[in-house]
Amino acid sequence: MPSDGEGPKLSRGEFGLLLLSLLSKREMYGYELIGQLRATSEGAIDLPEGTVYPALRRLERDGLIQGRWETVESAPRRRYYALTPKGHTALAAGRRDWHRFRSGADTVMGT
Amino acid sequence: MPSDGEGPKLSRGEFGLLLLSLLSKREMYGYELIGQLRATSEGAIDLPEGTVYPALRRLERDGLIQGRWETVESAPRRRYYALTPKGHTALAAGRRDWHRFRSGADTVMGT
DNA sequence: TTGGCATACCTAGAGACTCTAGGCACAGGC
DNA sequence: GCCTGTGCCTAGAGTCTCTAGGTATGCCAA
Repeated sequence: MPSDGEGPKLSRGEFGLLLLSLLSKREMYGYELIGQLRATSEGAIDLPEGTVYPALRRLERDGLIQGRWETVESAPRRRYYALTPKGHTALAAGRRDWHRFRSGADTVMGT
Repeated sequence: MPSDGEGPKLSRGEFGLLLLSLLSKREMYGYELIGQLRATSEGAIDLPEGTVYPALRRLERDGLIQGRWETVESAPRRRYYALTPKGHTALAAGRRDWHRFRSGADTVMGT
């Protein structure tokens, strides 16, 4: 690997907020979220399953999302997630935090 | 604590890049970096000593910065850090990564 | 029919990072 | 004499990411 992902990054953190954002638009299941994340961000955010599935379980454990199983013909069953009221609140707060952090980081980095 | 820092954030990650950015402007010491970070970001980024000092040691261990002790009159000794060539390279790469991640995250979050 | 690929979920464990909560030492002001 | 500010440090807990597996189904091509 050339200069792949070496060195310090700002992007290792808490990706739950991104999942919350996508789920606020519509119900989705884990595998779908991974693809949406990659597509929407044009490849900039490409999370492996081992990151996303545990993250979803944490969000559900914390009451921010609610999951339900759905059996589909000609495909393995899916677990669809939707935001809870608590999830909407957390999303709003997280968005504020993100904008604040982003501005601060940009200023520090010199645009 | 009311709604302090609860819920998912995007800001928990790798703060070394911010330190690298500040140090690319001029030599600074740990305690000074903490204040600069807070001041420059207008309080948005306020790292405790327990985060910054280990981070500086990691950056030095990885050869991205080089430290030197300086004794000052009427103050405890300070350890000033400067970027190495490797550090400059890492900073450039990190900056690119950050912009890419930021754009992707913004798109996912819906601006 | 048999092999491979895409879909879709899951976990254990290693490694990395943040932060709390301390500690040490010196200078200056009240 | 004591407290605050400066300036460095560490141990340990907790959390998160990611690698590297595993399971199961359906479809298509050889």
